[in-house]
Amino acid sequence: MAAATPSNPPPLLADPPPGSGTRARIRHAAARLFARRGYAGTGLKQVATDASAPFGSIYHFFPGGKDALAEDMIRTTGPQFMALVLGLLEERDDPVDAVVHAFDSAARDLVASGYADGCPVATMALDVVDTNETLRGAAADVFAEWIDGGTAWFSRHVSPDRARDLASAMVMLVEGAFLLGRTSRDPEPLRAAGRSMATLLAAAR
Amino acid sequence: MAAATPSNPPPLLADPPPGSGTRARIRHAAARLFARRGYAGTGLKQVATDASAPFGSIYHFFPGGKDALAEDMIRTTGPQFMALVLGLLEERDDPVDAVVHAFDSAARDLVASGYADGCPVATMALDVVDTNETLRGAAADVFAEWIDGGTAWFSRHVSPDRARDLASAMVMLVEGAFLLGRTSRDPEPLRAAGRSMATLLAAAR
DNA sequence: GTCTATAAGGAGATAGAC
DNA sequence: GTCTATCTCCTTATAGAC
Repeated sequence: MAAATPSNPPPLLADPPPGSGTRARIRHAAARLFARRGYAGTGLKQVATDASAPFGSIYHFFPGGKDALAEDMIRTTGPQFMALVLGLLEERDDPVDAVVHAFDSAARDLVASGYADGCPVATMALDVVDTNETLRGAAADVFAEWIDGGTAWFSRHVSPDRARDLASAMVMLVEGAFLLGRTSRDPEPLRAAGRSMATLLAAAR
Repeated sequence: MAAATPSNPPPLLADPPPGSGTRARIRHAAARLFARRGYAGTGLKQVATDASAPFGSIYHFFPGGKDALAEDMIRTTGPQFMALVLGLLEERDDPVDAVVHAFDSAARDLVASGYADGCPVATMALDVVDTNETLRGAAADVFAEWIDGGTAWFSRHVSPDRARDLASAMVMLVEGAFLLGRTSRDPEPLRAAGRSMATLLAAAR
């Protein structure tokens, strides 16, 4: 069954719907800033400003402060991103077509965001891996779930042990491609990653 | 020709040789902290402390301040890392063996550093890509050189157009594997990346 | 040249008015 | 609950003693 999801899902970090509550606006602004600038590079004052919320409201809704807000963002946007990718994969019947389509779609979204929005957790993960054990663990949980989810998807087309290596490769290629694409302001790495992923999948069948 | 380089090159961010000058110690401490904690997450006070140097010496040797120091680190450690990888690739005659060997060696180094040292520029690149155009450009230059260097190496074994996709895939897999490996404190992503890279190279020959 | 003290500003966090 | 003012600490950067 293909095309189970709409072919133009909203970007993960688009503006929040008008009329959203203060808490929702704070979460949205925080997700965007943390994803783009990392943990240390994001100031709570900026979060409040972007959310059009008073500074104190952050501590009203997130008594744990910056750490609690960041962990919430990692654990929320991580699964959202996986759902988005799995949705894209369902839009094509042939698995090789599906993989290439997902990477091409990611390339378009990256350009559309002005090369700002790639992986919602990678920037924060690298930022905190050496200094914040709680947030490192949260990011590790997210990546593990992605690989499990990817393994399940690839298992529909190849043997389980091969499926796991394919899922790992897919996550790594996505992350590497977002890093190169954002840094070079070029969508080509994502398309190249899609071609490589298609080759790997074809070789495993 | 194989084994052109020693089989145990010193880690990129090992301690500086005793008797190093103040400038060298500052550059070394900065390279390590920027690589591990990113740009915003690294304080110049910490750099001075780690370098056993007075705070003011940073501005004596780097009048441009934090930005100048960070750009120097990106442009210095980037080529060093490529040289290290190319050296590892020369230690095996068969190209598929060489690729697997390089990833296995990277996996060992990652574990040996306590999962602290992966790519010397990726953390900073993601940290600054949205906020500092100069440093973003420096990181983009480094990645472009890596892909050019990798394309030249793969061109010894496959056609030029295929060599470029292989080089891109290698950089992306390395970066993704370092991200997953550091975050999960697990060397397995680097080994999985090596297996995928071997598959891609074999498929391209 | 090496090093210290301080300036000026921004950070996270809190207290309390409304 | 919403919002403001402030507290304390830490940052980059500089001035100037030695």
